[in-house]
Amino acid sequence: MGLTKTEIFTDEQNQLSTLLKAMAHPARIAILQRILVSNTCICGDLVGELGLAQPTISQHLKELKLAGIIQGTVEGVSICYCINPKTWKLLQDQLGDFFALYKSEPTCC
Amino acid sequence: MGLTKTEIFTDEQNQLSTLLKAMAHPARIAILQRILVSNTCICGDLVGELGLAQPTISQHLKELKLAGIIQGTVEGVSICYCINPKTWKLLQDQLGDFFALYKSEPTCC
DNA sequence: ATTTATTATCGTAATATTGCGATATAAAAC
DNA sequence: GTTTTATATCGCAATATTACGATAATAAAT
Repeated sequence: MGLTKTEIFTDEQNQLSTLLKAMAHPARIAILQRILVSNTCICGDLVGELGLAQPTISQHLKELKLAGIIQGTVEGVSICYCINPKTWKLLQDQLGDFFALYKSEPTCC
Repeated sequence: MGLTKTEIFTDEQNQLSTLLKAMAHPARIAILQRILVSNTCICGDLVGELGLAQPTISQHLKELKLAGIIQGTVEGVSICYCINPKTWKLLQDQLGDFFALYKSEPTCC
């Protein structure tokens, strides 16, 4: 095995877990924070700022892009990565639904 | 390799990514939804409801517990798992901070 | 004490992730 | 056309994850 049984779960459950998985790495959190803060992003900057090699960062960006969380457009020599507003809203909504299920402190344990 | 370079990142980045990682599986999303909805949870119920074997579910519960997202108390023969309010609030706050960084549609791409 | 019911752990196979050096690609600068 | 600059891809080694059968552990019920 070693592969998730996605067919057992709902599309929403699979989608949310895929998005969370894409974010579930400190480097990718850092990259997203960087993009969010500066509303623009170039991969080269990250290579200097985070302590990871260029191929590693490129790979993390690729994963975020594959999940649809960021999008990249060619900008001369470099590439401008930024948030994909559609996916970002989707994620925010799905997390909102998820957290809305919580009704304060549980009474059982 | 194959292991994350946590020492490069801030405690917050590591903590958030750890929590997200614990949630980043459709089975664990489903388990959490089930716990959130019914405010109580017994592992046995899940074995019937999700289409996964008992050891697999037990392992997923263990991971959620290890991350501090749920807590379990012995309840006779079975175990009552429920949300850990402290961690839940922490996660909610950290995600709140994270999403607060986003300033509507980006203007660059 | 033995059976029954519920959850946990062990061991293992298949697959995925992380990180990086080496190398490729692409476009601007000279 | 060659060099420079920026990013992507390949290939690999180390480690992690996913799933489950077999088995252990625990506590109530008989």
